[in-house]
Amino acid sequence: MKLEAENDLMAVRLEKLHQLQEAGIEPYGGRFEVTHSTAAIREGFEELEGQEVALAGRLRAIRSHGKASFADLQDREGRLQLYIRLDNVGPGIYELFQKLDIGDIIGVRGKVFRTHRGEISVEVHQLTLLCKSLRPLPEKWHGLKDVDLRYRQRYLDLIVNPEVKQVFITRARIIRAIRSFLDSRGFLEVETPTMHPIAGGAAARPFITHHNALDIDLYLRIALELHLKRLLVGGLEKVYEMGRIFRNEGISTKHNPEFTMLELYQAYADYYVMMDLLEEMIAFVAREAVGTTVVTYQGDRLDLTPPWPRLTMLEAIKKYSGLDFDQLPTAEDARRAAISLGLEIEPGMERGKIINEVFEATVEPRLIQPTFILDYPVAISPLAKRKKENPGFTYRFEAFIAGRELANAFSELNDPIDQRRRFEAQMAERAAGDEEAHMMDEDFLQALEYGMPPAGGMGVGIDRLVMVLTDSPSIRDVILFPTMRPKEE
RNA sequence: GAGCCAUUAGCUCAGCAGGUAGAGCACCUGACUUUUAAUCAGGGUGUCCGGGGUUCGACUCCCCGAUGGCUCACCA
Repeated sequence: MKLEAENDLMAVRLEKLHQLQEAGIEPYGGRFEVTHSTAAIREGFEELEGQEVALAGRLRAIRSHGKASFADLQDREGRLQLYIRLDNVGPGIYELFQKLDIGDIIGVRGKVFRTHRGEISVEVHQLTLLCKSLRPLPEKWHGLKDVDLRYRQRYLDLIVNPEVKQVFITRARIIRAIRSFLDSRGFLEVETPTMHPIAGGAAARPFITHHNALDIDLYLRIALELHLKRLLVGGLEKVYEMGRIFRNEGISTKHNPEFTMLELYQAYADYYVMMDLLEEMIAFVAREAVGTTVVTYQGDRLDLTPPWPRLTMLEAIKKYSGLDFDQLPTAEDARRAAISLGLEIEPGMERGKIINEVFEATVEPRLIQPTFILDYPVAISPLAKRKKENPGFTYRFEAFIAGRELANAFSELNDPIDQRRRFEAQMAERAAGDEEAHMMDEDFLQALEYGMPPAGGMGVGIDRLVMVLTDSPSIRDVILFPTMRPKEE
């Protein structure tokens, strides 16, 4: 099989590949013992000056001066200049070097020194070709800007745009910090199925797949909730899972069909415990990942330092829209008030849903600083415990940052009879055409009937947290390979 | 799913009243043994996203389609 050159630049490189092979040089090498990274050489220059080191990486620039040349080698930590002289390496290696292209991966051994211009460099004595690159890299001044190519060929993005690499390093730090925070507080990390016979725990349309041997359809999970609660029934008491969730919904700068969610549950706690836990966890994670609890997001200064303001949904609506739903006891009162704000509300919508519509339209976008919004209507909270003193509302909060939801938590509903009624209400909505209404989950109800301890539980959107802490405008900037429509051939 | 915008060399981008295309980097040839966005002398390497249409002639105008971006809708 012969590789076709797609353009002249590739043809030139293929020709060089053949020349190397004819000269007996292996263009796809193997193991190479690296003694130092580029950063280690730079940082340890005082001790390393004059010493022999071995490093490997990708050629990013070549400055040839006839019988001596400079090159920039890039490894995962940065770049370092190489200096190659015919006198030092002999004609064989120097000729090999002259056949190299930007993008080739090489290993070199040589002496650490500083050039006359002050640049820390390695004077090459030995050079090994580790991988011949057959396609040209994007341009050195502007990098790769085409977002389509950046997402589809993330490896190129990572090679030429250093700030992209930093985002994903920070993402890893954030996830490590979350684990370390929860582990240190006695939470047990668990793994539950991603394929569910019933897609529950959230209001969303699922992806459907099929198991051949069992001949059943399965849903990719839309939440972690119902399995983690089964573990509370099983006595695990403090559990968390950080995992991929799949929702068959639209794609936007804030939504990817698969995304990462943290959910945690703590027996004998309530949603106030969850509030304390969340603000402490976010502050800890911010300090660990970016070194501060005050960050800038898209021009807004965000102060993540606890405590965060807490107000109920009705208080927030009153504050931002002036509407006082305590004075609007019926659904029709609520509907008229919402319409007066310019919202479109269908006749017959429940009061709780209308309140939520008003909240989303008037309050949510204005919650820039981290804020807890408490006490959501029961109609939109089928898994949360009802407020004792006000059964139309639940012990549920959401945390907002930069105008978007970061976390969702409640005092978990552990009354199996009420839970069944809530599912039945959801089923009625599903029958009425709401594809996102929850499905009845008899298996989960059975677990509740054995008895689930009262508990606080919480879900945190990890991608959105990463966006805030890396000042990324789009969720696609914090997901290595975001969902894309396949390129047609 | 809807509206608007974009798509030109490997990359970043110009271009046009409708007369078959240009820059920088990259690349190729040559010079150069401490340069660094190396320099100097030369070379343009292209399915102007795809398919139709209008026209003597389309990268340019019109229609359809593809992909992406933004806004909106749904959602976290």
